Amino acid sequence: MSVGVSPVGHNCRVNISAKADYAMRALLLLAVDETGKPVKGQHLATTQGIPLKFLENILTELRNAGIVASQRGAEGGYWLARKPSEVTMADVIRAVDGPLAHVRGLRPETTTYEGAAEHLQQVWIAVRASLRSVLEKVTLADVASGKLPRVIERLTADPDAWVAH
Amino acid sequence: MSVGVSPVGHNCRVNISAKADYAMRALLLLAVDETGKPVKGQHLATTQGIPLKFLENILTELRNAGIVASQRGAEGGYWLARKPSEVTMADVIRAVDGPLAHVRGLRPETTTYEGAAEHLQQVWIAVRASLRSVLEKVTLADVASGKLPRVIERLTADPDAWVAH
DNA sequence: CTATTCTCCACTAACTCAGTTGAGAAAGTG
DNA sequence: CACTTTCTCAACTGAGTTAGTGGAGAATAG
Repeated sequence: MSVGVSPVGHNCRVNISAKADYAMRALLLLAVDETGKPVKGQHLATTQGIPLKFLENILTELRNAGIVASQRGAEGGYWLARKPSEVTMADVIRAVDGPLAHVRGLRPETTTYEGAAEHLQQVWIAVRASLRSVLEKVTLADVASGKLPRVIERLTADPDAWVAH
Repeated sequence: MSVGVSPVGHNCRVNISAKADYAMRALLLLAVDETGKPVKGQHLATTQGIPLKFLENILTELRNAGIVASQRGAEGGYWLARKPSEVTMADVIRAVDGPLAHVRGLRPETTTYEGAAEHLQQVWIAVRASLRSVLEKVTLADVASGKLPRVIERLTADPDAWVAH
């Protein structure tokens, strides 16, 4: 039985989905694991408060993307298929949610605008680029250790970044 | 009758909604208008290929946000309530779609993480900050004139920004 | 008074999100 | 071998959102 935390009152433009959030949390557990043995789905689910079956769906997608590996059976479980320093957050989000950016269901580079709106596309491209400049730079190892890249430190240094506008 | 352009096949993380896209296009028309008279909804809709009634809904939200003003009647229409240089794209998106960033339905600053995931919040804050660094800097005047701020020029200078990953 | 144009409210079809259910296959244990 | 554990795969569901549509009504100009 799930707790149902999300009121989800409002729509918004960047939405980190439950899938992406859960995926990151599970992967971070795998990243810090030192047993050298596969970690069970059940353990990942309970220590991070994620519904087990939903997490299993997510882990399957991460396996298809080559981010985790798994084995069935009594000694089975999941582990990272690559080094934590070689998995970026962009990799994870793309694996579970698809492309980082869409404009009305289209990739930013395929949009076209007429007249006064002509330069809109360039802004959407910039939006995607700025997102990439964060998510493609930070790896599981970074987040697990708390030693985040310069870009992140700089963006979060301003107290304004921490308040709603 | 609407054309129904969007296949909407995939989900994604930044999704610029039809509403936000249409809002920007309509506002850009208002920004370049030089007649000094109100512009009719019908004209905005047909020159940008937007369903009229849907656009009217959007314009009402933009009016409630103080971005456009309007008048009914034969000489009625819409116009910008502020100077084009004083309306940012973040203003527009917030007016029609709500907050720029959510994590599982929560504002980034209200999320909390345990254990290995402890530093995830800081990354989400950085994601929002990087988005703001684009959308709060570019105004209707910038897009209408094609003279985009440095941030945008820099982000879109790299040819890599223009291709899907 | 009449035509025009915005305003407000209700409605809907299609889709997505966040899960749940359940049967099955692989791996190890006794 | 049987048996248990654990992952795998496909289908299904309910709530909510997105992208609209439709129509009555109110303001404005001529």
